[in-house]
Amino acid sequence: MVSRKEVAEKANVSQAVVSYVINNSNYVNAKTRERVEKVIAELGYRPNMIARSLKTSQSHHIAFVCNDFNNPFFPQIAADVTKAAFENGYLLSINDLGYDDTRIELLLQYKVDGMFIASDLFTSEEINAFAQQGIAIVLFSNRKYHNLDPSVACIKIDIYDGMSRLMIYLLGKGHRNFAFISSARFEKREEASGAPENYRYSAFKDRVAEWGGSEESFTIESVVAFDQIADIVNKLLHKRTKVTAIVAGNDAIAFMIIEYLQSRGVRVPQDVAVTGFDAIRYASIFSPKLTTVDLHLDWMSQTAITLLLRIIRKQPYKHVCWDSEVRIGDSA
Amino acid sequence: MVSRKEVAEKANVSQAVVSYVINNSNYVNAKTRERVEKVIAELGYRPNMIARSLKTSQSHHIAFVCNDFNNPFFPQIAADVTKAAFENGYLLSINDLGYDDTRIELLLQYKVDGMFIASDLFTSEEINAFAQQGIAIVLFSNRKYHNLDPSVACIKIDIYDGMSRLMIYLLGKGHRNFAFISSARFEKREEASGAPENYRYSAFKDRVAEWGGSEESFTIESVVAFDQIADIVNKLLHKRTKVTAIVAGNDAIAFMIIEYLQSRGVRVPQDVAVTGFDAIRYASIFSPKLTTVDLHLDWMSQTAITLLLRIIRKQPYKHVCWDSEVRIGDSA
DNA sequence: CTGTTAGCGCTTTCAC
DNA sequence: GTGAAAGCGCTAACAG
Repeated sequence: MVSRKEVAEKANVSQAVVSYVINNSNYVNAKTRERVEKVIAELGYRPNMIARSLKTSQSHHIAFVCNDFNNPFFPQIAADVTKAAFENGYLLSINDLGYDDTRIELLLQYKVDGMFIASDLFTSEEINAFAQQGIAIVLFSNRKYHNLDPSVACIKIDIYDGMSRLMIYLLGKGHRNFAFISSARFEKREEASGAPENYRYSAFKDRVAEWGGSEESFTIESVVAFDQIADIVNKLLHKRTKVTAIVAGNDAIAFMIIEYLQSRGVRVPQDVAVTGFDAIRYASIFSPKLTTVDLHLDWMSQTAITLLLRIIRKQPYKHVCWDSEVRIGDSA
Repeated sequence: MVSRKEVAEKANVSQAVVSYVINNSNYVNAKTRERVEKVIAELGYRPNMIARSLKTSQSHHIAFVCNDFNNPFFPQIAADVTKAAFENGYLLSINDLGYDDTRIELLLQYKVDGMFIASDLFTSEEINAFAQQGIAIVLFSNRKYHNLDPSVACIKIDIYDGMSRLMIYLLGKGHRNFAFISSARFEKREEASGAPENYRYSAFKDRVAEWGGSEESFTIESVVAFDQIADIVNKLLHKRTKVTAIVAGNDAIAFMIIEYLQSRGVRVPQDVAVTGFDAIRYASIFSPKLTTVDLHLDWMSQTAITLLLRIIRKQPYKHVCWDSEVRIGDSA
C-alpha cells in the first residue's frame, strides 16, 4: 500500500508538503503542488485515515446504533443517515446491536467521534458514560430519560401526542376494546433505568383511562420475535370481550398482525381494526394501506448529522422536536 | 480518554505488560496480570483500535457494500452479516453507495481489511484494483465478470437456473406475453465492464426465445426510482398484445407493481400474474404471498464472513455456489 | 517473566 | 514556501 513517504520521495519534497497539499493546510508553491498532485495520481495514493485519526484523535467515523434491523424503520433511517454522513466526509457504520450487550464494547474500541442512538435499550447512565468519554451523542428518544448529560442532543418527536390522536380517532370510530401489541424493547431495562416510560404505551393507557375503560377493556402484549405474533393474536381472538381494535407499537408489527388475521379469515378493518406507528415507507405501499402515525422520518437524517457535527465541532446546538401526525389508511 | 500509559503507571508495570495482558500474547505472572486487570477495570480502559490498527495494519473493519438499501433484500443481508462479523471481533460498516462513485473513495481511506460486495456496479477492473491493494474481497455476483483476480472469492447462487425454472412455470401456466421489469443497476456500467450479462435477464430472454417468442411477446423495462413504476405499468396495460405475466427483477419491485395494479383495479394473479425474485422475508409475509425464487439468503452471511476471514488470514478457500428454488405463492 | 525500544503513517509546530 | 522532528497509542522483537 503506497504511503505518503513514497509520494514525497518521488515528488522530491518533504512529507510535510504532501500533507499541506492534501489538506490544503499551508501555502504551497503552485508548481510544487502540481508536481505532488501528479505523483499522487500516478501512484494512486490514498491518505490513511487510521494514521490521521491517531494523530488528530478524530476518527471521522460515526456509528448508527439500533437494535432491530428487521423492522424496516431502522434500515430506512440508516440509509438516509449514511448518505448525510458521507456528504460531510464521515464514515457511518451501522450497528444492529440486537439484545447483545457485549457488542457495544467492541464498537467503543473503534473510538467513533459520535453515535446516533436510535434504541431505547440504553440507560441514562450508559448514555452519559459515552458522552463523558467525549463521544458526541444524538439520541432519538422514544421514552423518558432522567438526568441526561447536557452534552447529549435529543431528537424528540411528539409521539405521545401522535398516539393520543390515533386513540381519539379510534374511540371516535366507536372502538371500546383494545389491544396494544408492541416490541419488547422498552421493557428489558425497566429496572436498570428507573422509569423508562414509553410514550406510545403511556398515551395508549392514558386515553383508554380517560374514556373510562376498565381493566377488561384493554390488553397489553409485547413480542420479542415475530413468530410470537400468531400466538398472541390467537389469544386475543379468544378473549371473552371481543377486541375490536389492535394498536401496534410499530408498522412492522401491524403488518404481521394483519397478515395473520387475514390468514385466519378475519377481515381488516371490518372485523378488527389494526393501526401501525411510524409511517415507514411500506405503510403506504403494501395493502391494506396502514392507518398509522407519520413521524416525518425524512427530517431525521439531516437533523441527526447536523447535531452530531455541531457537537463534534463544539458549536452550540439545541434539542430538536417536531410533531407527529395521524395518517388514515385502510386498516382502521 | 484513558490510555495504556496510565494503566501501566497505576499498575506499576511497563506498557508492554499491559499489552501482554490484553492480548494474551506473552507470559505474565498471575499476580501481575490480576493487578493489571484490576486497574483496567477501575479506569474503564478500552484499547484504542485505531492505534492498534496502525501498528498491525489490520483495521478489523469490514465493509458491506451495496447500492440500494431501499430494497429490503440488502438490509436483511446486512443485519445478518453484521452479526456474523461482530461474533468474529470485526466491525462491519454498511455502505449504501447508491450510484455515487465518489463514496467508495472515502471508504477506501479507512483501510478496511475486507469488503463484501453485494452490488453489480463495479467493473472487474475496479474489483481487481481493490484486491491488489490487499483488501480481501468477497463478491456476491449476479452477473458475469471477466478476468477477476484469483484472490477474489465469489458467492454464486444459481440465479440463471432459478429464473429459468420460474419462466418454465409461467409458460406451463399458459403465459405467452411477458414483461421483465428490473432495477437499472446492471445497465449503468454496461460499456465499462464489457459484457455485464445479468443472469436474471438472460435466463428470461433465453426461455422466451426457446419457446419461440417473437419481439412482440415480451417487453423489457428498467426502473431507477420507485415512482417510475406507475408509468411503466401503465404503458404495459396499454400495449396492443396484452401482457399476462410481469416478471420483476426482485421482490421489492414486484410488490410495487402489484400495489399499483391493484390500485388500478387490476387483479393479481387473475388478470395479470406477477413474480418476484430473491424471496426476501416480506415475500411470505405480505399479501399476496409472492411467487418468487428463493435464494436461501440465510446461508449468505456466514459464508461471506467465513470467506472474508479466510482471505484475510491467508488460508485457502474456494468459491461457494448454491441453488435457487422457485417458490409458488399467490401472485402467479 | 518484564522492560526498552523502534516504528506504523500521519499532522503540526517551529525553524530556516 | 519548505523541511525536520516530535508524538498520537499501540505491538513485538529483543535484551535482561
